[in-house]
Amino acid sequence: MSIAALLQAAEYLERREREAEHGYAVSLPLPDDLRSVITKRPKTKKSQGSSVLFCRTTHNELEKNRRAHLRNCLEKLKEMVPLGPEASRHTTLGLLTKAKRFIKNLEERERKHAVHKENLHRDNRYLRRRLEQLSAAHLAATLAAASKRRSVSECSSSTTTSTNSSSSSSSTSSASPSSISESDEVDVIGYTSNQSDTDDHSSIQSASTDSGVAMSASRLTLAEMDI
DNA sequence: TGCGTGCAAGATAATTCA
DNA sequence: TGAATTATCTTGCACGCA
Repeated sequence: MSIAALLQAAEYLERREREAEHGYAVSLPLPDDLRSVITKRPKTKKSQGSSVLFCRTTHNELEKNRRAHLRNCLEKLKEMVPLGPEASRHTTLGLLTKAKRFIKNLEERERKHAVHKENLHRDNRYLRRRLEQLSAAHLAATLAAASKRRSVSECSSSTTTSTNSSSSSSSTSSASPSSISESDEVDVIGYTSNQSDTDDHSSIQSASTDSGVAMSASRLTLAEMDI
C-alpha cells in the first residue's frame, strides 16, 4: 500500500467524521467516488454560518425522516396490494401503478356485487308475491272443494235414506261430519300436492325465465310452500 | 416576521440490463 | 461495461402559523 493511498484513506476518514458531525448521511462510498462528491459540494458547508448549518442539518434529518415514513407507507401498501409473480423487483412507480389498478379492480367488483345483490332482492320480492298468490289460490280451491263435496254428500244421503234402509247405515256413516272431514282432508292433500307441483313448475320456469332465479331460490320457495 | 414543515429539483449513489 | 433506471440525499422555496 502506497503513502498516497494511506493519505487518501486518512482524508476520507477525516471527512467522513466531519460529515457525520454535520449530520449528513454517510453513504460510505469509495475514496474515488468521495473525491468527486467533495469537489462538487463542499463550498456550501464551509461558506455558511454555524446556525444556518445547524438548520440545514436539522432540515436534512427531518427530510430523512420524511423519506423513511414514505418508505414505511410504501411497504404497508406493498403488503396490501397483490403484486403477482413477475414482481421480483418492486419500484415505487410500479407499486403505485399496481395499487391504482388494484383499487380500480376492487371498485369494479364492488359495483358488480351491488348489481347482483339488487337482482337477488328483486327475485326475492317476486317470489314472495308469487307465494302469496299461490297461497290465496290454494285456500280458495280448498274451500270450493269442501263446499262441493258437502253438497254432493247431502244429496246422496237424502236419496239413500228414502229407498234403502239397510244401506242407510253405511251411507249415513259415510255422510257423517267426521267422514266428510276425512275425505276433504284427503282431497285437500291430494289437490294441494298436485296443484302445488304444477304451480311450482310454473313458478320455477317463470322465475328462471323471467328474473333468472337460481334453483336454490326455487327450492327455498318449495320449502316455504310446504310449510 | 421568524420558524417549522412539506414539496420539488438537482445531484449522486445503487442497481439493472443489454 | 456502460447506459438506463431507480433510490437516496441535499437544498432552496413556498406556505401556514403563532
